[in-house]
Amino acid sequence: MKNKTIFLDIANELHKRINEGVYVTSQKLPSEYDLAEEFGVSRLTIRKAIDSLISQNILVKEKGKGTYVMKQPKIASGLGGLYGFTEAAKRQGKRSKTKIIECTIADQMPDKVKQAFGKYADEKMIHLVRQRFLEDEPMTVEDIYVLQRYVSESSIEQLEEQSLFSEIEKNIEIGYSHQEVEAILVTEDLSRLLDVEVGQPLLLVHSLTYSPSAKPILYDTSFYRADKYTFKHTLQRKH
Amino acid sequence: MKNKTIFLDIANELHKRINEGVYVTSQKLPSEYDLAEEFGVSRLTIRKAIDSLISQNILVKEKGKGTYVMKQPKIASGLGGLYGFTEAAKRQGKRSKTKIIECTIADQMPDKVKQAFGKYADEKMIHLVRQRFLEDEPMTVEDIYVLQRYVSESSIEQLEEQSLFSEIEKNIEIGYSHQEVEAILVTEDLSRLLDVEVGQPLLLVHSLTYSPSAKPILYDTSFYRADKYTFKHTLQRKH
DNA sequence: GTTTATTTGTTCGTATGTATT
DNA sequence: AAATACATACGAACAAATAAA
Repeated sequence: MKNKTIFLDIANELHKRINEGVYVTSQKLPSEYDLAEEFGVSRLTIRKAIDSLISQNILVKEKGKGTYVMKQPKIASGLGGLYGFTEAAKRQGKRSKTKIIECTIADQMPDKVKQAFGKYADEKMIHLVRQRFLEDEPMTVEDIYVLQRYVSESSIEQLEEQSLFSEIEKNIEIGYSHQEVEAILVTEDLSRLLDVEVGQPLLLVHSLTYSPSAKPILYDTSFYRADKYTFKHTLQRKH
Repeated sequence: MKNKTIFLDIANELHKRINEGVYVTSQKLPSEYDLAEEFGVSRLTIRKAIDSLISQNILVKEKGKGTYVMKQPKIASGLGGLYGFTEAAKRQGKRSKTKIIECTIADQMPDKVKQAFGKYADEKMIHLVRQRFLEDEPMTVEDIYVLQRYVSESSIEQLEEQSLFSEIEKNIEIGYSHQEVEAILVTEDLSRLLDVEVGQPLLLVHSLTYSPSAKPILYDTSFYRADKYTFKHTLQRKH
């Protein structure tokens, strides 16, 4: 499974080495010159590979010193990157299950969603409400609006089994996602769907997912059980 | 205020033009070749300038077509990076205030903190509890353990006025921070400090802040009013 | 304390590939 | 089919920060 581009091949190889423990946390990587020689490419190509890993918070560089493996947060729950529920579950070796509560062509949608999609708001969209289970426990309820053009007919039928992200990526590459996390109290409806007592807190996450060229793909409003889920991420200091 | 680097100068100039309306939303910019000629630099330099604006979600590129100005509603608030409370407030043009509740040499600390600092856990640490106000409203309560070596004596006295981050950065550069966000219910103690009724939800954020070379600097457990605060961030899709 | 070697940061020029129009 | 525009890649050089001699 080779990429067309050398620098991505190298980024993958470096990433593999990090996961395999060849390069350990906080360890210095070989210098850019050494890596260039080892892979038989120019230094700029190595730099692009490293840049790609830095943007994924896997490496850190320090001018005059070297490139280091970033200390990774322990993965317990939560998302260590942009993954769908199914993918995140698989990475933790857990069984996930999905129950579709609603799946219709959206004839209208909240203003917040319309605003998010901008000029694409008039296109046909699928409104999807799903209940997600981890090890047979209800974990989250998703309310998703996704542009129909990115989801084929056959995909829709498989949404109880397949990852929505992987279905979408058959049609368009997923680039990034703006997320907003807040804390709310569980409502009556959600109390039933998530098996949580009224009065307990929930994590509410709004997210708008884009292609690499900033085309909006889907708007997701998800409710997570606060007792089972936390969100992990890494912020970079900007200077 | 000139930068040392050409590509940042150019990025700033392009950004200025966008703000001034020279390049309008959704308009195509001159090609990389044309810009290179105009600024009298190589195409690579233009690409670096454009990359920098893309990482700030200001521009978008499409292969074979061109570079476009991204439509920018850009809602206020939220963290576009790793900032302390004081800095984030300043960026929003709001008044912040700080009340120190505790400031001692820590003789013991929670296991979670010890574990986070690893081999540095035996060094002297300062335990700091602060109440933070925005426009005179209590917003968050912080519980911080910071390695004493990174905070000078004089700094400690100024913690009601100065940003902790900027004090620390006189001694060591801040690199990045692993954060974990969860939702909890307000306790009696916090109810008073945050002026929130019992039974309401709070955002609880644990964060461990590192130097660029992955040395742990401080461990922060912060409680945020859910009605006043949300967390915004951007996740990149990994391939 | 100064010099030297190492390592990342920036920039140039050039060439070729790939997607769009 | 041709022109345009971004994507990738190479080689080379010098600057700037760091660490070691």
